[in-house]
Amino acid sequence: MKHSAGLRDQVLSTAAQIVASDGVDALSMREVARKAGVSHQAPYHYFADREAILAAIATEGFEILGQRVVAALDLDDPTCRLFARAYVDTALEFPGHFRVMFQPGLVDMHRHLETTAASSVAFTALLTKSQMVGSESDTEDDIFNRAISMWSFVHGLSTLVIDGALAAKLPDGAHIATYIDGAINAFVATLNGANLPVN
Amino acid sequence: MKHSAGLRDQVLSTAAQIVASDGVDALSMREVARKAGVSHQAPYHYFADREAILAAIATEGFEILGQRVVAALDLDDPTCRLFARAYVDTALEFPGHFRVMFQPGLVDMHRHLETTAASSVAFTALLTKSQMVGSESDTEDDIFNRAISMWSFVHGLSTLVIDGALAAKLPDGAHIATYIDGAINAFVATLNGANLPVN
DNA sequence: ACCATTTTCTAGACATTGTCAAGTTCTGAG
DNA sequence: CTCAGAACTTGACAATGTCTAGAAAATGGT
Repeated sequence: MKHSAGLRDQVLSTAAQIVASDGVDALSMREVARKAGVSHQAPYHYFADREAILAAIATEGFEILGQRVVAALDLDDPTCRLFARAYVDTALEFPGHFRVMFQPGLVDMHRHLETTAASSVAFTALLTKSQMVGSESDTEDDIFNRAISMWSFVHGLSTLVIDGALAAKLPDGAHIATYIDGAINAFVATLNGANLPVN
Repeated sequence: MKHSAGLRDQVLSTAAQIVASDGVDALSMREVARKAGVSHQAPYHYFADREAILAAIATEGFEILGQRVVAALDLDDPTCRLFARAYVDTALEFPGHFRVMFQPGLVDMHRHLETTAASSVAFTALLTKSQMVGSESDTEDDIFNRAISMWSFVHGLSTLVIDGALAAKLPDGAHIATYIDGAINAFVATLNGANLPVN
């Protein structure tokens, strides 16, 4: 409709909306063009192909995630609970973006370096947090392993919630938010407790 | 080629192979029919639609995962390390199945109850393990929350490895298996340590 | 003001896909 | 042998990604 105000942004936002509401498979070039009121080829002027749109959405998502977790670094958060929440909450707030960011085969990171770059901000913050939560005697590997552990946890939880796999296993009528909190508490409590007496 | 030996199995195994090697998007009815040497409509005699094939793959995957984690319950595994490995190893061994099992929008669980049923075996084993690793004073919620925490971790780690997101963050030339072990150790060590002094 | 160039978008075409509808061949029970 | 159902083929249709050609609109130098 509003060609004037940048068709690129039009396309991008309607694409993100489609992905969020109807899933990534529902995103078609022609549909987004239709919703934007332009010809089916107009988006191609800004995006080389379907993957380029997805890459742009992923980049946007990584930028948002990066901001959130970096902001969480400044909080008084010795247990990592707020850090974990920042990750999970972002995923829940932008499920469409999140899926595009991490669903395999959608975006070839080798061909979309700007997406990779955007993702590294969040990962660096993760490493920083892992260091903050550890002890001074931690080796690089300790820090790295704990970072991966943390990442696996928050990422897995986000995934399970977004995909509905967790909700499917919950008692009837249960608040899912309660269980998210519970799982995060169960996880972060351990991070503080025993510090990696490996094996 | 071998119509004789059950086209249904033919279709299913070639479909699983396509998903494993080229991703779920590469799976098309016509391609699998072509690879099986039959007409493009032949698979429809055994599978109502594309989703039905995916549901069958997911069911198969959940059955395998269920077997593995149930078997892991019998091991001497106080730290949960072997249990976690059973989950992650299965995911790495059957990445195609795993993706189909958990990628949203592929299989509508409400319409494929046999898939849901197959998935519940693994989940029950998870709850059992969560109980085994805890203390006697644990409430149901404690057990449930820890189960979700464990699930989130192994699921997230599996996802990150399968999708290549973890490998992308690793130092050059690093063994990814080492880091998988490290992350699992980092996680399970904590499960044994502090037992949920929540916040 | 004019015209050329670049940007922005449209139109048409093609191969590929999922799936419906209708046919064909095979197979085994009576 | 017959013939009903299973197992499969053939043909068609709409939708999609993307290629190629173009049209129209903005832009800018003279």
